[in-house]
Amino acid sequence: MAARAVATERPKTRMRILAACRRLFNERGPAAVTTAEIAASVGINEGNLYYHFQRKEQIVEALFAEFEHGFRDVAAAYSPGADDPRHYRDYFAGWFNLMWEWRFFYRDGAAVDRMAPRLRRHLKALADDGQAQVRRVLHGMAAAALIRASPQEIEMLVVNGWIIATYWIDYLRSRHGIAAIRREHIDWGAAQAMGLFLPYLTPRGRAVVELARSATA
Amino acid sequence: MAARAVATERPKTRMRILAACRRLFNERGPAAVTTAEIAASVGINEGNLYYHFQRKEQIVEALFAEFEHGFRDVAAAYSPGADDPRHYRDYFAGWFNLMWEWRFFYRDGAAVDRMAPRLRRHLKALADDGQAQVRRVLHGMAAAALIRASPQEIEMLVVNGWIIATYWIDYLRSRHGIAAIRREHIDWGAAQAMGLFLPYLTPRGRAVVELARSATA
DNA sequence: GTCTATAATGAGATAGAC
DNA sequence: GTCTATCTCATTATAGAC
Repeated sequence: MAARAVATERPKTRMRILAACRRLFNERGPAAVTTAEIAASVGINEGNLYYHFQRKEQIVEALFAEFEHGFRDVAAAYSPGADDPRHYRDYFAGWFNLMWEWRFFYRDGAAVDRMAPRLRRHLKALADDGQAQVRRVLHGMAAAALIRASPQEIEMLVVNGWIIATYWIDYLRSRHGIAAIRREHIDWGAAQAMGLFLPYLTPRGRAVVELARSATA
Repeated sequence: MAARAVATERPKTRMRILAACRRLFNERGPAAVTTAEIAASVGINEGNLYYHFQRKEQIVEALFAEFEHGFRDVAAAYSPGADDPRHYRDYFAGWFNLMWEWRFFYRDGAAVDRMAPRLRRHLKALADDGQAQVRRVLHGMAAAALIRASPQEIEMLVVNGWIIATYWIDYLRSRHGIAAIRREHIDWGAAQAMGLFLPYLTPRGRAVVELARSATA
């Protein structure tokens, strides 16, 4: 959300290009959007586009840098030791919001990988951090008596929860033919992921689910 | 597995093309494999390739037809009313085998969709049938006292299990950087999906998990 | 059925004027 | 920074000889 102007940088067109690409990529995936289309969408000439980004790959990399910032912000939103169910609800909602804002990275992972192979190690590092963070949060929920689960069970929940959240958007496309993702579809995914935790919730923990269900975000 | 020669059909080259494409697509995705590469891989000329398939899209469609047969075979392997844990183990292993043999359809869903849009409704119909079948199987397991779960809980398990199974391969790529999928990775996925059921298993049901773990397939 | 051309396309990318 | 014009190139696809 913040402007995030990097030092000497000030060009407005560059930002408009990135904003347009994020929108277009989220709609149809980076592989299906041509540079001509991007330029037209921004209202500039294709040559001008190549002044700002010499390779299409660089656009993807620049967008990834933004995504990375958002990712780390979401991960950092957890307060260790928290025992208010609302805190956990907000934390998980943060992940689904991020997923919504950068859904092409989730839905078109294979295409992104082919297009910008240098991102692979960054993506992996990001997933490492994010998953470690979710693991800490689940242990925190166990400590706060919101869930009752062994370390092995928590490990299973981390991985399965990660997969459900990550691929929910593509699941909607392939299973329900939903191409235009709306906010309600993301909320639906959050509820589906919650299902994983149901058998492990303590009475206090059920409050997290109830709060999430009644949230209007 | 069966020859599946369709009536008047007998050309060997066509089959070699399809076999090569299945291998290449599984390795790197249909979008990243060119017709020149396919022809070279088969050991024929590119013009000859276009004699057999006028459009690349038709190759994908022909492969999908094979996949569809395999899919329905797997779905049909369930014996209603079975209460032998081994039957359920074999049934679920069948799904993961199919996933292994046709992994590009799972991993590159978006690319397949762009390349052969006519497949969309077929894919959806297939997923409808498959999921309905898995639902029946879970109800069967409940009836056989292998799991104890309400209809709502079964519904959650069907969807979450479907997602874990479907996207396991891409998860390995994005999370662990595994590009070359091997059989052991598929077994790992099956074990991960099993984690979903753990809280719902009856003592008898645990035998399914134990059997799956000790299976060498 | 298979080959040797070669056409047709369309995408990414560059040069240089303004 | 932005534009016009052009290039390169990979890829799909076709025509026609053998």
